[in-house]
Amino acid sequence: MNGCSAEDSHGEAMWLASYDPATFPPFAVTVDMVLLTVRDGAFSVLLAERDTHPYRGRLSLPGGFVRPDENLDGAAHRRLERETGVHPHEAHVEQLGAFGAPDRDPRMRVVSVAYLVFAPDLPAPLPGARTRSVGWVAVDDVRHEELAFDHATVLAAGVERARAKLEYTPLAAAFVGQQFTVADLRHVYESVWGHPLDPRNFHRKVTGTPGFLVPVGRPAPVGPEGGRPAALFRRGTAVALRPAMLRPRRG
Amino acid sequence: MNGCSAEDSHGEAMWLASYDPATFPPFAVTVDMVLLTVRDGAFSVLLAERDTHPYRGRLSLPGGFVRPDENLDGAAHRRLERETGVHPHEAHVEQLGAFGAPDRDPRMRVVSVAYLVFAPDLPAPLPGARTRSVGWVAVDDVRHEELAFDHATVLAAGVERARAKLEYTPLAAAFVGQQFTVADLRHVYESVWGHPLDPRNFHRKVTGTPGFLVPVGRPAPVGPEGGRPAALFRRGTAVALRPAMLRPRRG
DNA sequence: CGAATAGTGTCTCTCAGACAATATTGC
DNA sequence: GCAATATTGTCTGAGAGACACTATTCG
Repeated sequence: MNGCSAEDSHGEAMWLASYDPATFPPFAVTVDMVLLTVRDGAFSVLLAERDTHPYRGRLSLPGGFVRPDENLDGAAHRRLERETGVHPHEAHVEQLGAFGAPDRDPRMRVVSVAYLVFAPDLPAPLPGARTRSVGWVAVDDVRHEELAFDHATVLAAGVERARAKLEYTPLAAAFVGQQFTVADLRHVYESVWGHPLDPRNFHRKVTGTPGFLVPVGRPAPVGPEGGRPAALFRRGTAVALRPAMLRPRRG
Repeated sequence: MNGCSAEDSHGEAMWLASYDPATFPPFAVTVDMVLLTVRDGAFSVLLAERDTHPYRGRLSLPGGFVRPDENLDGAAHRRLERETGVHPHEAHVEQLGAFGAPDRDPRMRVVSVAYLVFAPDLPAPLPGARTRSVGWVAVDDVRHEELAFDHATVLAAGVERARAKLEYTPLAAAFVGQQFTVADLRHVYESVWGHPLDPRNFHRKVTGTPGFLVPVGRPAPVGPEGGRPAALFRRGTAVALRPAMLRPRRG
């Protein structure tokens, strides 16, 4: 808004004038959620099948209208809880950006504020009262041309942001549970980046970064196929990784 | 948007129903510009004085309504050109994020999509037909509590993003002209970060990063207070700095 | 020549990447 | 013991930060 004089000097009469595009054109505002997790070693996104026009039968990111009295983050948190049952403080939620091409929704002018969520592996998506969830789909298996609206663009932005964030933040820990092993964390990196990492160098790096991991006094969990039990950690308080954990170079 | 069935299954009748908040609440959508440059060694932002209610007389980021037929980037580009006369391809323009607290504008429900612009030093802001521009203000001199709306929050986000982007992208070059010296570029980093950098290490770093700088065959420009003339460069094609140019650690 | 700025070389320390070696479990 | 995984240690090369030194201009 704002900073503009000729267009916005109408005061309260504005609501009544809102059908005149010369004064202030009305938009619908929605949130779309790029909900990411690592499931069975696959970096995955939550998609829903649309059961109404437009794009009926196509897959879409879960989303919905922002209510008149809630802020954008609030709408995202409400959606997150409704779609997955995850409380917002159990996951990492951040705004991804706004998408608002004039033709992105054939029915009306919509600006969608996309949110990016990193969640630990979840039992199963809630069959929402209103959305027919198809659940988690591996990011590499998503057929972008089959997504509704501009959700292919939104998803691509979210996936790239997630991959970048693992490099310079400790947010990989948002994909695992409260307590986890170094191997759990490494599997997150490997799944998200699609690259194997050296377990030994990885171990040295993450345990040597102050504030990334906090050892849990508790002894060791069991190994699935044998092997020495691993130590348990929980998330530390660091918000940035200095120096960064760089992705293996392409090629 | 979308992914929502019960709320959005209205089809074309929706426009006519838009006054009923239970179906889809209408929002005003605006763009706000965080226009940054380096002027006389000071990292500066373009601010305008508001001459209408609300926040009359307070400073604000330049901005305005998004038109019904333009996309968000288009609105930002239009604003940029109108406020500064800068053509969008002469500057770096990226979306910063959406801000939409219910009470951010007392007149109506507004979602603002903020844009971040890095521009070379400009002669002077255009005295816009509609905005009373006060022009460039050093970021360190901005009194955040005197900004209109939530623009203190928006500005802080833009400044921090700019500081971070200098680390891992070659975008510092967006703050200088087509041709520039290594010292010009160093002054950008020093002004934005507020830290002196070692000229010798800086030179080695930027000239050694492939794709950052392209030497211009042209000889050397003159020196203002003597000294050996510097070589001229133009921007290269790199989009990321690997490894990053890290900010000096705090402390 | 002296002042000022541009640019190169050198040294040290940190850290990433490769990979050997050791530790601890289940079978 | 053997297989499997966890964890530590060692070596090497890239690169950052500190800073001496050379190069080129103006006055």
